[in-house]
Amino acid sequence: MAKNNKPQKIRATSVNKILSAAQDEFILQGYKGATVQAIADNAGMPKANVLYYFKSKENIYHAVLEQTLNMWDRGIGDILPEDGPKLAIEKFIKAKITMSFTNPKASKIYAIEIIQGAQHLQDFTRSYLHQWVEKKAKVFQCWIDNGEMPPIDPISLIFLIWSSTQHYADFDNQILTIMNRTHYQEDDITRITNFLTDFILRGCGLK
Amino acid sequence: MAKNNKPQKIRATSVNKILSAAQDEFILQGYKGATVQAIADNAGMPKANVLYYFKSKENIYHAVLEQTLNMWDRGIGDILPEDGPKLAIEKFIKAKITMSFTNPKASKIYAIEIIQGAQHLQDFTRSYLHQWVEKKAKVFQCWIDNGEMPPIDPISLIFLIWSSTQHYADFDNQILTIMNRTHYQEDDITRITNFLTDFILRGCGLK
DNA sequence: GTCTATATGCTGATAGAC
DNA sequence: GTCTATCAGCATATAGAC
Repeated sequence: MAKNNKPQKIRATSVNKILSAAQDEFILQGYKGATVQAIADNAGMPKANVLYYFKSKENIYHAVLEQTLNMWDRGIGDILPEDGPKLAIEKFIKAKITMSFTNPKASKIYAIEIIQGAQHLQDFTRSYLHQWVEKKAKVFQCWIDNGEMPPIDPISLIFLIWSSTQHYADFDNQILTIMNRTHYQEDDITRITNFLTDFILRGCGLK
Repeated sequence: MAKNNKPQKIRATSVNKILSAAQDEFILQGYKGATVQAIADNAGMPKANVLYYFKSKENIYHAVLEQTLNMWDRGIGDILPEDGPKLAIEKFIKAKITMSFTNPKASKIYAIEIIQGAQHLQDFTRSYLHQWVEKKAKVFQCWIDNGEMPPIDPISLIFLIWSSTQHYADFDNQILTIMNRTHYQEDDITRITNFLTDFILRGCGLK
């Protein structure tokens, strides 16, 4: 039992259990469909405790979203001018794929939010994401102007890399069914990484 | 007023209004979050009428899904052996993009269903979709064996084409925000079609 | 911190007048 | 076919004993 743990420790443990359970419920049932009772059951504690730590269901959801965006931020990788186009694209693809396979749930929560109109995170796309894409597009444009890569529309390229990598997280159910599997294996991850890296570099005329 | 129309006509009109309103609601609010009242309001009729045509909310949802899958089926295009790899891929990309831009709502309903675990359409991926991919992968394999195209993993290629085209429907909110727009324009559609076609053919080593 | 009991509001669905 | 009134059930959230 955790009776003699520091209060802070109990709180942190409970909060993590709740957030993990809530993430699962929000993915499977949607915001409205997820009930505080179900979250509490999955977290292994009474409903009242859940509402003690987060005073409302909406607060729980916001906490899950915040966690997701932090993950997104850490996992998105970066596109550095000094890397040059080939290495930068390789790194970017690898970062996105790693995130898709290590934390598919974050990708799903994010995808559902955007598809449903980004009702809870308009600020994020409106400012942060917009700036991120603009900044990175400029890096690509420099490489193109310097003749380091052929003239590929940077924004379309970024969208293609996002979509083709995130697909393996968001649609894992469909992909696994089609491939007659229950889970991804280590093999799959390296195979898919190699495929996408080769394919996209070739598409960019860098191979 | 529609008083002297044939009964069949009234029914068909009402059913269509309901399905259209329901599609919007299910996308924005999810299955549980969508209320029969809201669907009725959007369809411009009393709640009781909605439940007169579809005896339950679940029936409405199934009708929306069925409509979506029919759209998917008609819009997926085909990959014909006689077309050869280059033309077949061009046609396939064009079909998927056309569907993404003419009916983004169908793509979204489908995406949410799959992301949430395909709870309402397991049969579809388990049998139909599985067979479709397997059949088309064999066509690609033939072309590869005949030396008509380089050895590109067909299944990974199909996933890449699906994801990169559907992305423009499912994530339209994000994309439009990043591009500082409110709607796609004709320009965008041809530009994106050209980009993806060129890029993917080059990725396949066919250009 | 934990848990039981309950207030309050909204939902899907039905009955029945018109 | 259309619409009003209403029921029964379940959800969030809170109050208060332990």
